[in-house]
Amino acid sequence: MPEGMDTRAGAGPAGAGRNLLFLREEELRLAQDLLFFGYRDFTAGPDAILAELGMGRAHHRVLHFLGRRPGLTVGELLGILAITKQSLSRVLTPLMQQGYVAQSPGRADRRQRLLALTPEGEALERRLFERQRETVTRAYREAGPVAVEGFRHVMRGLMGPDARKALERLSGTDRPSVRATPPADARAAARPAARPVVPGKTP
Amino acid sequence: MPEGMDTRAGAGPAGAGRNLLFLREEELRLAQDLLFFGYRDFTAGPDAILAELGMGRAHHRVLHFLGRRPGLTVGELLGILAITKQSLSRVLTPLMQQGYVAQSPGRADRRQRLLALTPEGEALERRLFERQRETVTRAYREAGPVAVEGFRHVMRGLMGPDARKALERLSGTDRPSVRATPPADARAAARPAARPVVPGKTP
DNA sequence: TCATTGGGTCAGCTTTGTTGACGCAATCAT
DNA sequence: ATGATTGCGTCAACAAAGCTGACCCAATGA
Repeated sequence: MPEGMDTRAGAGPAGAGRNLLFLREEELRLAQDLLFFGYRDFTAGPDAILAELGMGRAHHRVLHFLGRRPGLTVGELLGILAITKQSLSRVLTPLMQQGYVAQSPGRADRRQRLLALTPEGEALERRLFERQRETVTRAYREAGPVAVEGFRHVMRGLMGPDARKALERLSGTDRPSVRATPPADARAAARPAARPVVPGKTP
Repeated sequence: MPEGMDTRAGAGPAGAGRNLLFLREEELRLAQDLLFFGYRDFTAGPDAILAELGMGRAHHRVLHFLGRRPGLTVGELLGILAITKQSLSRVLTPLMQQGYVAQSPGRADRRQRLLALTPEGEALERRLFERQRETVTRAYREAGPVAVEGFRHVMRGLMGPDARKALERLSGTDRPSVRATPPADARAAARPAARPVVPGKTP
């Protein structure tokens, strides 16, 4: 992995070992930069739209995940976002009051609330998505399919076990809103995450 | 690969072209997920350390960029972070008071403040870096050199022109803390960015 | 029947961003 | 040399989105 990839920074004075060490470190610092700038600009588009509507990034996340998985319960959503009930509430309640998100009682367990986008919610989510799509599509096209594959691989690698599981459930093949195998282990897996495992602050 | 995955909310019926379209969309939505989870876990490590010290992510960013480019002026730093003077101030002032960052008057222009890490600042930045290094190194190793190259390419592609320029200046070949070609065009380029071009909120 | 679970809510605190308005010193242009 | 501009600092007030702790209700399930 070391040799070819680099070319980076001139490194200046150096013995061989020093150089290797330096290159690796520079590589990692570059990764930090890339994630900072990249993520920032990735979110900039939707942020602008949201601001006009008096919403923020947190609203977008809810819309996004409900768009991906209509029928998520409140608890599952909490597990995905890894925030507290109260934090979610402050964003979810307005979204429901303004008619972007609708609730329905769970069929298996009537304590649960199944969340889904209303047509207005879908429209807004769509709009935010399209804006972000421009950014990502451009990046993907500039980079090419092989790079995209690599990008995915690395991003997945940055994630901890919980996030990987959450991602699996989100992008898994079993598309149905309320999956065929709904509670069995899915609930068991989601439950511990309800009180976020990683206390994480997430810009 | 097409048929199983659909079921999407409104999607409903589908012809061939529709399906292609869907695949692209699923790819992009996956990218959104990856960036959300990936970035979150990427920052989780340092966040934990910082919390113990009563600091936040904003402090880390300052330490990081000063670590990369000792001798940055306040204005340049503002341009990189794309936040307001006041926001930076609230984080920079404590960092100086607690002895992590030192100022020195600019030599060419004595109005400027050249910022640099003190030894304590370097130590802290190092600690944060090492923590993050674990995360990134693991991801890089799991993914392999080709993927890393792709990752970089895509991340760069997500960035707007301003961020690309900032990144160039940061990772550029001219390593010296206070570069040999300091003011000439560097200042000219940095200046317009001083009042952030993108109003951006940046988690 | 009664403890547990899923969900909601009140109240208060923190971090990190934002505006707007000034003040001071150094630089630059007329 | 004077006056405008620029680089930096600071006061004040506000907003978004996290957090904790304390309670409450209704549905489940042992």
